[in-house]
Amino acid sequence: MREQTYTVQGEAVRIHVVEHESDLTRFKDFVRRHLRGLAVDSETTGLDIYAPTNRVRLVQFGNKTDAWVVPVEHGRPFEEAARRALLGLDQLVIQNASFDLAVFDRHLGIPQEQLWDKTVDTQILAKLIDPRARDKGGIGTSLEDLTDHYISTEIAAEVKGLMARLAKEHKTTKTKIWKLIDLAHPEYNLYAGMDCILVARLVGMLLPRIPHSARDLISFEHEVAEICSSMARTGFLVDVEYTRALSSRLSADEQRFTEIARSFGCDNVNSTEQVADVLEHRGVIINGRTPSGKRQVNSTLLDTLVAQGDQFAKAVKEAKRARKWRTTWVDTFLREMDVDSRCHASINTLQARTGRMSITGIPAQTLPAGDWIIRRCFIADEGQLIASVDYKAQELRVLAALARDQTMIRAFAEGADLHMMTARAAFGPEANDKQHRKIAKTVNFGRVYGGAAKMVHEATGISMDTAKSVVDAFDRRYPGVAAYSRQLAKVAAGQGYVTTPSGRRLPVDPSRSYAALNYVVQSTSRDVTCRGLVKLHRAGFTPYLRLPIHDEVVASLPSDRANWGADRIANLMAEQMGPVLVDTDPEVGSRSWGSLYGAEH
DNA sequence: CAGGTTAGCACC
DNA sequence: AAACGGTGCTAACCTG
Repeated sequence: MREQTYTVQGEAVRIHVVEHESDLTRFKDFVRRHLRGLAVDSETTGLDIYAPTNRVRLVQFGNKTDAWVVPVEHGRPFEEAARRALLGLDQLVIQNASFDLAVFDRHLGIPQEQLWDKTVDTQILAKLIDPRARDKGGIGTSLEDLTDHYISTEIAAEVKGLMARLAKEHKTTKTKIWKLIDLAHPEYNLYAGMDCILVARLVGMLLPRIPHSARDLISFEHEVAEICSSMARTGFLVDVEYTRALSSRLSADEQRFTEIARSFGCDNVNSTEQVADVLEHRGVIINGRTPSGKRQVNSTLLDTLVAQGDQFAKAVKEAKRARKWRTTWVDTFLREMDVDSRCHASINTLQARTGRMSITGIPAQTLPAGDWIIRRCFIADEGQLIASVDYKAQELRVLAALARDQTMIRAFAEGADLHMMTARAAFGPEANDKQHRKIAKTVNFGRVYGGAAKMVHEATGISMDTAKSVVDAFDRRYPGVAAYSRQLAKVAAGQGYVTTPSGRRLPVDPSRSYAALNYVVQSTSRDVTCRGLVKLHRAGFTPYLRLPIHDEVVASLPSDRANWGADRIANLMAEQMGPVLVDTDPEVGSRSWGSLYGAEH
């Protein structure tokens, strides 16, 4: 038994480090005296909790003044004491609970479902107060940021620097120190114990600061986090044979095109500088400049050259593409998958300032949509088929409902082609060719993003004058949208934030109040998808869900009931928003995800 | 040389 | 009057 003391907000706090089995008696006494709730944290060998070598090392429990550090790595009795404490407590307060509950599930055998109901996640609370990261002008939502803002700048800096310093002392990196550090190292134990003490202090400060409008979101967001944690735990099955073959094929492609680029005098196709040098040497005039003033060589330029038959530009494009696809996706899947060939995404349910999710591990939100070869890596479970249900034009329907724009509402009710409708408003009743529709589509989405004529001009290549008239036509055709945008911008400029129908408060930079419309539309769309997830969860579909991707849910469904399941999922997800039905579209493929994008199986 | 920044590109 | 919203990942490059 060892006791370390420290001072927080002028108050002495104690870290009790369990050393021997006999120390557990006092630990259990502490837990018994605080059954109503404690802050909890864990330390593992690394963030890759599904890797075969990953282990949990410490589990910590604490209140505002005392933390107990339990060295579960030392074996059974310690592990058992931590397990009993987790199961016995009435409430757990955890910073980023998704991680620790996954650790307890995987390493201590406590199903997440048993703990989520009694968990309060301080990160969720913090995001309902200010969803922005620190570098985006907000308070930030990491424990370090929250400590800095609500408790003490010094302690935040000290705790942050602590593990970095230990890493340096051990001549290793910040990612590797977690498994190398001695379990009883006093500073490591201080770091571990302080987490709980800080979290225990934060929860009481965060709760009263949550806007009244957002109070119902507290339980909602905890449920969304639970559902996504469950999906992450299930993981997505990888077709290993296909994925390995694809990796080799991409390697070969990269090598072939790299050789061609080299024959033109370019050693490194990934160096924009080198590529620019070779292009200029070949007589290409590069007009574009990056924000820092360097010559810009992007896909627009390269595509133009490829269209003119430039073999060097083609080689650069192909070599870069093959490498990116292999390293960003294919090899990541092979590296990240567990012993059962499953990849576990990490889903941050409240990542963006609008509340949008982010998915890492499987970078599901950025997989190529125009080609099936990457998605073909993921397959349904044995005896199952891949299904996908997405919302039809989700953001535009949400916009129509929020802005109460009568033209848009009618268009969706009648099943009209909204892009065509904008095209006719801009180019007259005879507008019907693909080009007009494409321009109209750009304007429809662009206006939601806050873009103006310049954006349309740059994105479509039409003249600035035509772009202006198309944008004007949009604003005249959908007067409700223009009025709603003005109203939101005014509110944002006045109070610095807007509030969504769900009660979420979204800060808006005063110099960019035009962005308020997009924030509300994007955030409300996200809420629609998440309400859909909650309905699916309550109907028992969670074990079949694989990934949520913005306006879409991907599932693996038993073959004999796949069509029934996809229809049921679609019905549950669809939501009536006032006069607008935010409708859904079910799709059932074959075994692989790629089958929904044109792959054969 | 770890860690941060920039540029490019993948998505909704 | 004009204003393109939100992400993640890799490689190259820069810095302390």
